Amino acid sequence: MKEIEKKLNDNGVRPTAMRILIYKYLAEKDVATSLTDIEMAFAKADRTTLFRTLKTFEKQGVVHQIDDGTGVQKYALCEPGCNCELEQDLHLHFHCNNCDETVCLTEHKIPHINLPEGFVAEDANLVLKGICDKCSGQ
Amino acid sequence: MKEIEKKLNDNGVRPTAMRILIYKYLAEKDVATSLTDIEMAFAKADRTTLFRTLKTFEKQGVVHQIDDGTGVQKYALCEPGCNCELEQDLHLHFHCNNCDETVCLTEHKIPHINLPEGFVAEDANLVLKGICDKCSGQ
DNA sequence: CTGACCTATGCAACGGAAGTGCATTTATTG
DNA sequence: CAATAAATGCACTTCCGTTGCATAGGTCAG
Ligand SMILES: [Mn+2]
Ligand SMILES: [Mn+2]
Ligand SMILES: [Zn+2]
Ligand SMILES: [Zn+2]
Repeated sequence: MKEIEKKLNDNGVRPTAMRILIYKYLAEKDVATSLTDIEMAFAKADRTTLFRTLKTFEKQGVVHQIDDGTGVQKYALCEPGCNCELEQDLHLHFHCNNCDETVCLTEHKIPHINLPEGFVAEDANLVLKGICDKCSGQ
Repeated sequence: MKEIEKKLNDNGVRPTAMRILIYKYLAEKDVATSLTDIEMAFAKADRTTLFRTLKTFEKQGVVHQIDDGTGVQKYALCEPGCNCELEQDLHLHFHCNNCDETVCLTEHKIPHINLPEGFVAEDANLVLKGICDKCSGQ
């Protein structure tokens, strides 16, 4: 518990009760999480607070946002080494068409792409879709 | 004009007046187009008709949908050789942070990625973001 | 301790975009 | 021409992200 408080403090986020709970919730999940997911897990908390908590976490580099193509924004905790605030940690994401979950594949970086003359890339998003390990296993 | 009618017919889309206009509009643009874009270009047409036209085009392989991370669905005509209906034509897309336009880089295919054991990829989406050729040119 | 102050939270409402149900018009075909 | 099918138009809904403003709660100077 104290580690979470420290982690948040280190990232310039005041460790309120709610924020610690949300952090804990995200830490226990191994899949990307939407605002609605959190809303259902903390039914008595206000949606706006949860929304703003995620935005604060994002700005302070506690979580990174994931666009998996479902049209719903998702979030996941940043890895210890990751420095999203400065430059994107360009790992890829996998969305399962079966269980509908999205996971970070933090070990798999997005390969460098040679662009035509005049194009300058600053950021990249790569999402693979298919069947995840849990769903293909059985 | 007759070519458009033929093209639509070949793809199993009845060439109504509206559909031909929309096709022409898409053909004249070299950037991905949203429903709202089309709505503004054809102010007197109903949004639902435009929406369903795009969906019909998509299903019949006339256009492909593009998710560029802006949260707005975009569409672009498929290349002559492309066969989106069967399998995705996995070219990448570039979104300009300056002019806010998204373009198809049809020559640039998404590289193959080695996934961890158990993951089976069926589809992929790669979007690069930065400054496009038109915006970096000056 | 106390008041001033800043931040976090809660409540309400807004806006954009995707999508659906149903009535009506337009095209097709026997 | 009549019967049928397809396309269009209108109204309405839902979902999600977002903002404005009022209140509660924690922090700190005096
Ligand atoms: Mn991730
Ligand atoms: Mn494209
Ligand atoms: Zn799965
Ligand atoms: Zn540009």
